[in-house]
Amino acid sequence: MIFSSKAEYGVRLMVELGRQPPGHPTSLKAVAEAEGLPLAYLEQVVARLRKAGLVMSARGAHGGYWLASPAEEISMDEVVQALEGAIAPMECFVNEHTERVLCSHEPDAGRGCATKLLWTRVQGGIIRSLQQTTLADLVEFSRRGEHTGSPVFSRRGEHTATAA
Amino acid sequence: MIFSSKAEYGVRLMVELGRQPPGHPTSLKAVAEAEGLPLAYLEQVVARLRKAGLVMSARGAHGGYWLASPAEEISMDEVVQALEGAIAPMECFVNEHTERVLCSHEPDAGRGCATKLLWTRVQGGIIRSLQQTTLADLVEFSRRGEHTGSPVFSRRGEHTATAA
DNA sequence: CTAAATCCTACCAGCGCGGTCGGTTAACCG
DNA sequence: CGGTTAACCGACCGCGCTGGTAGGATTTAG
Repeated sequence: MIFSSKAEYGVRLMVELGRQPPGHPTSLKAVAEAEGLPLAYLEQVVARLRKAGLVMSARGAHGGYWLASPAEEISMDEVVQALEGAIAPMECFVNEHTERVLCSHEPDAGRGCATKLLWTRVQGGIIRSLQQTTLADLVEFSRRGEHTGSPVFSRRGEHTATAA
Repeated sequence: MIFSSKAEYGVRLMVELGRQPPGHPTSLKAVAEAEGLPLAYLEQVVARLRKAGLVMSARGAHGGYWLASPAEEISMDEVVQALEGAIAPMECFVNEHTERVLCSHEPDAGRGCATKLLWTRVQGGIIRSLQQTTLADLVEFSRRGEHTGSPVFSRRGEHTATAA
């Protein structure tokens, strides 16, 4: 699996918050029951979203969480990044290396990793997909859930410039 | 990390085979030494590639492995698939579901997983990236690196330009 | 004050990953 | 033939991460 359940739960949480009318907070308990997820674990998940500034919170009775921005302005790139950490296809990619990565197995002979070319393309593909989807897309999708599976796929023109 | 080191090692192995002149097999030992990888582990990795029909083998003295097809005809999609199994962003995606996935946490209320829309897009992004890259691309990339005699990443990670 | 909620830290079982080991079979070479 | 090389196979194993729990401390509405 590419993404862990942190991402799954976190995205669901965000969608759930996006479905709520603005103005009052939603408690984690309500979300946990609606989605059938363990409350205690959700706490850890939402903490990441909060630290990333994607949701805001109020403590105490009648407290809860709400989106820090309108769903239209939240790219799923930010959400997944907050939940999973940096999108890195491979070890070499973890930190924003300035230059000269040397991914441990790299031979000190002339050439560098040829694989890096591949992982770079894949990383680009993933990030583009995430950036092109907003939370509002998912909220809308969840609203007309019981309809026939309409072709919701690439709503932004076409396959973009993914280098054919 | 999105891909395990199986993918890393396997892709390197394929590149190494692609660099060899055709006609005679290359032993795993040679590959292991060239790339600095554990031989015993490489055996497991190459077994997957063989079972997928991407490489062929000859046993006995002077045996070894070679590409089953010309590098130009091998899409990295096939390679990664053979090494990592199906490209599935999430549990729900593991098997070729006809319809109605019901990913365990899916609420039996009206709507289906909104997250599925997201994971589908991501999966598409990954697979497209992989399909658009052939083994020959990587082989050529690795050759460019050694001809100049200088590191491949000479221009501040600008190699993404070659990716497009 | 009390209940409801966020917040925080520590802890734990299971499992997949990366890797090793020992052995068997097959082919070439002298 | 007999030795050597190298593919093939399956069992095993430590470690770290994932998914999840436990228990408490803090904040706030009523």
